[in-house]
Order: sequence, then C-alpha cells, then structure tokens
Amino acid sequence: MPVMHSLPLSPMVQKLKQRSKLSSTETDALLALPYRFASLAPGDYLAREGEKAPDHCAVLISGYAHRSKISGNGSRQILSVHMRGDVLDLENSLLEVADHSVQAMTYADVAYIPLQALLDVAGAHPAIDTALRRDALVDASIFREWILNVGQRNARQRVSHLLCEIALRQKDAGICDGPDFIWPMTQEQCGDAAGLTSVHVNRTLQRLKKDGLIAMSRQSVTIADLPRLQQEGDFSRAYLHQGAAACSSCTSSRP
Amino acid sequence: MPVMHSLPLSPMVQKLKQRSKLSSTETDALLALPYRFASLAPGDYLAREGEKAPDHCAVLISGYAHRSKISGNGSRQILSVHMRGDVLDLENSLLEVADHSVQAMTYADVAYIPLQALLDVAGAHPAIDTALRRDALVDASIFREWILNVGQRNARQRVSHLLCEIALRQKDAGICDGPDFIWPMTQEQCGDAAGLTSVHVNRTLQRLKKDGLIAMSRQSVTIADLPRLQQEGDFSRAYLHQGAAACSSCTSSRP
DNA sequence: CGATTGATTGAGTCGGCTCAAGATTGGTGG
DNA sequence: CCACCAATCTTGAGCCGACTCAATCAATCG
Repeated sequence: MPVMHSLPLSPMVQKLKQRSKLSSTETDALLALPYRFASLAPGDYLAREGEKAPDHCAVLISGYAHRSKISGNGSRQILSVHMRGDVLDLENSLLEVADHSVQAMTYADVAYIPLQALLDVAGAHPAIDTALRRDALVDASIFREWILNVGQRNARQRVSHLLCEIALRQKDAGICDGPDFIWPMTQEQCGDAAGLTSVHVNRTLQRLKKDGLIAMSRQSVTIADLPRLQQEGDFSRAYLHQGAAACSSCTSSRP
Repeated sequence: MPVMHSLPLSPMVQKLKQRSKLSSTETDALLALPYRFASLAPGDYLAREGEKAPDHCAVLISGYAHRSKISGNGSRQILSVHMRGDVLDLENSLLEVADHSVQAMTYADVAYIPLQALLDVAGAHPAIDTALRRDALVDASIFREWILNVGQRNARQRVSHLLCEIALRQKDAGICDGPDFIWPMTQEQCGDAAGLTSVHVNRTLQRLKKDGLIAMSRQSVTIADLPRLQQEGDFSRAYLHQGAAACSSCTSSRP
C-alpha cells in the first residue's frame, strides 16, 4: 500500500510540477483546495458514459482507475489507465455529458474537488491554469498513442507497449522504482485496453515470459529486460511529454 | 467549393460558437487576431512528429488536413481528420515537442496565428479561454472514440463510422448539407485511419455500395441511407459534443 | 502522350478469435 | 481449519476476417 501523505493532494502537485513550473504560492494554493475524501472498491464508478458530467473533479490519491467506452455490440474498450496523482474528471466536467466512463480498477482513494473551486484557483494563478491545460494535452497525447497502438501494432507489441507505459508512469509518479512494478489489471482488462481477447493476452504474456522479457506474480510484474521490452513494444516515451528530466538511457530507439 | 469569407477566421469563430457562448466583443477580438495566410498542397506539413513544437497556431480556412503518427515498422496511423474552421496546432504548441505530424490532405488554405497573440486574447476574455479549452476537450473525445473504433469494431463498422463522422462534421461546419458530402481521402488514407489495408477498404466500400448504403464518385460520397449507415457503423454523435452551447455551469464561470 | 498515383481483383496465408473445458486463486462462512 | 464459490487464468482445437503479394485497370497530370 502506498504511503499516505499528510497532504492528500501533494501527489497531484508533484505530477503537475514535472511538466510546469509552479511557485510555492501556487503550490500552496493547490494544496489548500477543498475536497471530499472517498474510498472506492474495484468497479466503482467515478463517472458514467451518457450521464450528466459531474460538477467536481476527482484526484486519485491511491490505487488505480481506468476510462472506458462500450461499443454497440457490448464490447468494452479501455481508453486509459490512471494512478496516484492523476486528475480524472476535468475531461468530462467541462463538457455537458460524459462521453466515457471512469471506474476504479483496484481499491482506491480519491479526493473530489468542487469544479468551481478548481477553476477559481486556476483563474487566480495563470501558471496553474497552464499546468492543468498541459495535463489535459498530455492525456490527449496518450490517447493518440493508443490509437496507434491498437490500430497498427500486433498483439505482442501492444501488450509490451502497455507494460512499458504503466511501468514508466509508475516510476515517474514515484510509486515504484526498480524493475518491479504493480500490475493493476486482469488479463481481461489488459485485453480490453489492447483490443485483444483475454485468451490471446494470456498466450502473449506467456511468450514474453518464456522469452525472458518479464516475470509476473499475481499483483506485480518484473521487467527483466526493459530496453528489449521497449524495443519489442515499439515504445518511445516521447508521447508522455515528461520534461527534460528524462534520462537518456531510458529513451528508446524509434527511427 | 467553400465560399471564401471576407474574414478568414470566421469559420473558426462559427465553430467555437456552436459549443460556447461568445459575446460580440469576444467575437470581434477573435476576428481581429493577427495571422499569416498560406496555401498548402496535398502532403505539405503543418507540424512534424519529433520536431520542436511551432510557436503559432494554424486555423484551417479551406481544404482538409489530418494528424498522424508513424509506428516503428513504418506503418502510418491517421489520428484525426480536420476541415474548415478547425484549430490545428494548440495541441502541439503548448507542449515542448510535437508528438505527431499534421499534414494537408488536399489543397488547403490556413491562417497561422502567433501563439502569444492567441494566448493574450484568451487571457483577456475568459469566455474565449473556455471556448478554446472546450475545443481541445472535444478533440480528445474524438480521439477516444477512435480508440474504440479501431480497437473493437470490424472493418465494415470502422469504415461506416468514419463516413458518418466526416459527413456529420461537414454538415455541422456548414460545408455541405444534403446527403452528398466531400470525401477528402484516398482509400489508402482511409485504411490508415481505420487500421485497415487499402485493399480491404476497397472491398468494404464496394460492399457498402452494393448494399445500398452509399454511392461514391471520385471526390464525393452520397449517403443513400444515413440512419442505416449510422446503425451499421455503431455511430452515435454524442462524442462530437455538438450543441452544448447552453452548458450553464460552464459558460458563466471560468478563470 | 508516357508516367505516376489510385482503384480493383484474385489467390493464398495467418494472426487472433471463438467455443469449450479445466486448473488456480482468493475470499467467505460455517 | 476446511468446504465452497466465484473470479481469473490456462490450455486445446478449429475457424475466419483481414492481410499479403501480385497483377491489371483507370484516372490525372506534366
């Protein structure tokens, strides 16, 4: 279990600071935002496709969540995966009606911030406004990479790419550091994220194990050979738009 | 052929007004923005993946453009299609380095607006800021729908869905009205957008024709049976977020 | 006019799906 | 502590949608 911060919103602030410069005044303004705390169980909804958009914005304090849409024939597509520090509902809140659902994937804690309070703080501090806008743009960049992932890559590449993204983002978020990281999804969910069936995900993961790229236990994954997994998954971290802090040794090689 | 407005930026203003309320002062401020006019040929780049993000923002005045990314094995994924009135480069400009390319698909006219000028106008007029932010969120919503499209639907559904989206958006943009609309893409590009090969797109289109859903000539498509095509393509226009201009909780407030 | 790009057609192949049956695992209550 | 149940994971066999590889036809344009 992740360590609980004395200030629940600090993971969010930390994340925003990685891409945008924030003064201590601005940091304090964010940390002082009002919020309502809630604990969620796996499957609990933060927003529902088709319903009126909520008038608050949720920040993930611990645990994992995902966005998803359901197609007409009933199949589910997972659109993104979220973790500690991620801002979840600005996407839906500023539009009239939610175009996708947001659900907890694990037990999770969230802070609901009244939308108006967040907008007021952004209005008072241009740097915060920029930081939030940039955060939304990075989300959009990740969506674009996922279109490429499901549209152009084969099963092995898709699964490898997803593994790399979750691992890298956990590292960036300070959730874990070494080659081991938390794998919050079932194979079914992994399939829904990659546009594959769970059966095929299973077989693909087995092959990755056999080839010495990863090792899995129930709740976590060990990446045995990150450079090779990145290459296999055609993964380049550029789309995550993490600042210049990126270590060149972690960057992969896409021509 | 679209009528050239005396004020080149008016298609953009028109589009923003469909989702956000703008006063005449704000409208005038947008129309008075400085810009540099340019004519592009098919294939010309507005931004290149991997290059430093441009310091201007492009507005499409006429013609069509698309966003794309190239995968490691050289295949291209088209991420979105754009038409008259669309704001193109805010996505890339506010981040350090472009994560995708933007190219003209047809002969096209664009207005390059200096980024700072646009940001200044947004800073001075909260409603414009909201409108631009909402525009970016709608783009993100379309990305999400495309993930669902390539991830969960079969070839016939994907192509039908794409046809519906282009047709509906052209109608919303006032480019055409009846069942006929402009089809700006080659079958190759259609394939890259849908995650299919051009060969399979060809066969899929033929079947749609044979089934009486569409009729095609070189540069345009006639949708013979829109309701049925929408049903075939599992298309619901909700994700385009048209007609949200009355979102009371959003319009009045914003930093 | 060739030359080039885009559309069309055919035949053969395969990656990932479907369907169906077990094997593990984790949680629950007696 | 064990029995039981519900998810989840695993494995096998067969099939099909979409791809690949080629060749041909049609349109556009210097």
